[in-house]
Parts: sequence; C-alpha cells; structure tokens
Amino acid sequence: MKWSELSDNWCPVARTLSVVGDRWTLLILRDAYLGKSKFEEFAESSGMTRHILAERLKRLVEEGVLERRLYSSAPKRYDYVLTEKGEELRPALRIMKDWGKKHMPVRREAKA
Amino acid sequence: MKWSELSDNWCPVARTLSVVGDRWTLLILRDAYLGKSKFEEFAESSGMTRHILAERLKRLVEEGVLERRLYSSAPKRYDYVLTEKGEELRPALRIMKDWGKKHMPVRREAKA
DNA sequence: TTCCCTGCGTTTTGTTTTGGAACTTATGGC
DNA sequence: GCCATAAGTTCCAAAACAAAACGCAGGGAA
Repeated sequence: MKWSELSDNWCPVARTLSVVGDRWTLLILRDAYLGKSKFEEFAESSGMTRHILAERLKRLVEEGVLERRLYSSAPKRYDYVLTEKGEELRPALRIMKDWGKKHMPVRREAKA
Repeated sequence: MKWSELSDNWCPVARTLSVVGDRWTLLILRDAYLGKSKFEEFAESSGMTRHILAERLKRLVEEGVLERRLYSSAPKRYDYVLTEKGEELRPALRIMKDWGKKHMPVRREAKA
C-alpha cells in the first residue's frame, strides 16, 4: 500500500498520519507552537531543506492546519500561522516532548 | 540535515520523532495498542510492505519501544509486545485518533 | 517420506522521496 | 547601481519505499 492512499483509511489515526505522519511535518508544527511563523525561521530551526519545507508547508495549508498569511505587501511576503485545527494537535506534541525527555537522552553533542 | 541525525537533537520532540516520526511506525504502534503482536497481523492491518515492516519492528525493538518475544519454540516464532516505554506513547495516539475523527472525514471508499 | 501449509522474514527490481546546493524574484537601503 | 533579505524553485545524486517473489523451519496429511 502506498502512503498516499492513507487519507481515506477507515482508521482515524491513519487519516491523521496521512497529514502529519511523515518525516519533518511534526517538527514544523513544533516550531509553530513555539511561535515561529516564517519560512526562514522554520528552515533554520528544524534543519530541513528548503525544498522539503516548501512542500510540507503547502500541504499543511491545503489541509487547513496552517494558514498562509500576507504579512507584508511590498515586498509581498507570506508567513504561516496555526489554525484552530492545527492548535488541536498541540497536546500530542506535548506528550512527545515529555516522552523524549524521559526516554530519549542525548547521547552525543547536539548540532541544531 | 539528515533525518538520521535527529536522535541527538537538543529538542525532546525531535528525539522522539527520530524513533516514531517516519512513515508507518506510528501505525505499528496503533496496532500494538489494539492488541496485535504478530508480524502477519501488523502486515495485514497496516497495509505496509513486509520489507518495511521488518525494518521498523527491528528499530522499535532496538529503541526499547517493543520487545521481541519467543511465543513458540518449535517452530521458533517471535512476536512483538509493548514495553512500558512503548505504552507511554499511547496518549499521543489517542489524541491523533480524536483529531482524525473530528478533522479528517473519509472522502471516498476505504480500502483497508 | 513426499508434499503442501503456516509464520516470519529477506531479496530483488524499479519508482518515489529526500538531501544538498545553487538559482530566482521582488523589493528596500546605501 | 549594488548588496541584502525573504520566500521560494530547480537540478541532480542518494536514500527510502512498493511490489512481488523467494527462503526457511517446522507441522500435518496422505
């Protein structure tokens, strides 16, 4: 089965994962919950490539998790802010934060 | 930055995602929470290929999320059961289930 | 004892996604 | 004009994935 077919799965967990269950997407949400909203902020903070970041942001907007907002009209610049739908996933990230603190100690030097 | 370098990130969310933040892994945990434990059960239920399933199970065991358990000695057969560490991620999946029910309605016919 | 069945993977062969880095576009300041 | 900034886009090689066939160790029936 292909991942792209998951959005119509009978299981609500699977449908949720069809939006956020890939590499990097939840890291974008983490940054959004920390108040970041700009492309460059996400790019620097998460360490993902601009290529993938652009693609993920596009999909999160399509899915209504983020909203693309014009924040400067000249030059035209957009940023990305959480919708109510996006906010409602915050508790899941909080659990992952606690779990990581408890179960995933840092082994070597952190880089980013 | 490569995904594989995430396990030593300063952020606990990132470290958590280095274990469960890829395609399919959380779907394995979903099945585990539903009481499944056998290779064939995971394979059929999730729809992922056996190739990837084997690789993910191996990593979840290495990370201490699942435990590989001999459940039949002749022929030798193993299954996979949740550790306490694995159990503690269950609330995150519960949130995703609720989120999916609320925000991700099924659009077409489900297949699996 | 030959043959098929079950359960748990591994191998093989293409396709898709990702990583890294350079390039583009529009504007503002000096 | 010339450099800087912000938000992407494009290109190519490398890694991950999908699908299907294969392997292996018994078990049970004929």
